[in-house]
Amino acid sequence: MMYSATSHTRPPDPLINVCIIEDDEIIRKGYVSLLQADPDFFISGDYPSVEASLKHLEAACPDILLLDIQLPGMKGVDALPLIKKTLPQVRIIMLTVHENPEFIFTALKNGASGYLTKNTNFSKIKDHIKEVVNGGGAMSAGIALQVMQHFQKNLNTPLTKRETEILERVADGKSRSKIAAELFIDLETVKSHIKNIYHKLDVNSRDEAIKVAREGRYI
Amino acid sequence: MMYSATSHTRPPDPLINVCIIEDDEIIRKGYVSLLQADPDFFISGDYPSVEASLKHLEAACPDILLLDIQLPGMKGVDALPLIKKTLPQVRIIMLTVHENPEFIFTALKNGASGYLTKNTNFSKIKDHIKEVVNGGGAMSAGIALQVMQHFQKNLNTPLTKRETEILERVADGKSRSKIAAELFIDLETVKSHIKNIYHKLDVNSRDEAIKVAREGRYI
DNA sequence: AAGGCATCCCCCGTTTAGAGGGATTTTGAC
DNA sequence: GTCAAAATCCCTCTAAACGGGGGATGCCTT
Repeated sequence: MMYSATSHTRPPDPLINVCIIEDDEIIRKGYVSLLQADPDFFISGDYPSVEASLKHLEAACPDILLLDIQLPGMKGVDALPLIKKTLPQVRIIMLTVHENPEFIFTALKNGASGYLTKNTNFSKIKDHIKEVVNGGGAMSAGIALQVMQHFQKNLNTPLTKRETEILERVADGKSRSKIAAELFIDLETVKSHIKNIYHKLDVNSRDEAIKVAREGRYI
Repeated sequence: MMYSATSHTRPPDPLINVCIIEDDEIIRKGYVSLLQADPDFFISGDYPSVEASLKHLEAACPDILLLDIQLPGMKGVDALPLIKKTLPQVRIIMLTVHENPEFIFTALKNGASGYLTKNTNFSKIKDHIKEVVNGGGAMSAGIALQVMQHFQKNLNTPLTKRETEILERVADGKSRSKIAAELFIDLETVKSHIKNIYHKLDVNSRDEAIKVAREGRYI
């Protein structure tokens, strides 16, 4: 009723079927009652652990699963592929207190549709859920920042444009002769560039160069 | 000259200094008047092109720059590194009508702090700007989805767990002997695995395997 | 019992990698 | 216009890595 822009592609059944897996009962029941207070949502189940949910999830068949990262027993990130296998249509939104980059990227790799910090205010959580139902993705600002920084290149690279170009190809597993062919330059030129790259990065092998360059975001 | 107080310390002055580069005058003036109507924002400049903005941007010294992707003359994505060089503290939010993946990732690489589609409703744009000012990132749901899909692995990989593990290391430029050492297995075992990987992916070199595996999101 | 998986063992010839020493020509900034 | 940096190319050398071929062995799961 507030934002018509977020609700165009879901005419038949307005109810959004949500399940929640969260070990802290206070928080879990908080989500349940707050979502139940909204006529757009229907809570088909809430569980304190992945193990406890498995038997019931298939019957509940939720559109959205709110999944805590930090769980006793099976962790939320590990549960992701498992749940997606039995319920391929379910869209999973991870909930977390931490913004641990490792968890974030593991969750994204395993097919999470959203990643929200628990301090996100509640009306925004509802907005995010609706966006995910409509085929979008959901990310808290802090998560979005980390994801963006993951892409961000270092503009103060010690490498020249050409060197960067070559190292990127080295990092794609390409041989020196293949790189030479791609860039229309001589094999010897590629060798020279790689030599200079190694000196600048103070390494003496491909994988070390890749590692250093990735850590410094030169590539 | 008058609002130079906004340049360094954020807390004392609650005003968020915003500049806008957008060629469509209707849209641009729309943003200006809507943001000016909010006491949290101060518009220090609005320009129809990057070229037109360059002389004034340094004096305006905005906290936030709203930057259109599709511009006459220099494109928004190409302007990013240029602007960040002269104004390193400015946080740039890209505005776009399209959700072209190429633009998205180029913008992120070049250091955008946000990426919003123009159909984002206006109160949300303001929220997003505030989140960016507070050190977060901003992404529309459609953009977030694409970013997430970029990470997503294919769960139907033809490769076994071990093969995937090995190919990931191959894709990091590591030699067979290094991989063997890392996984505490024999060099011959690694060779066998790589042979099997090549057969499964129907390739016969490292870089082809990496390419095919990346395209299929097996790694 | 069968099949996939992971592990290990040889053979072979070819290519590449890395390190050392150079030279030349564009290019860009001042 | 000058000067340095960047990009291009050249040569030799050894050791290592690569790709392809043929196998074998246990270990699970079905």
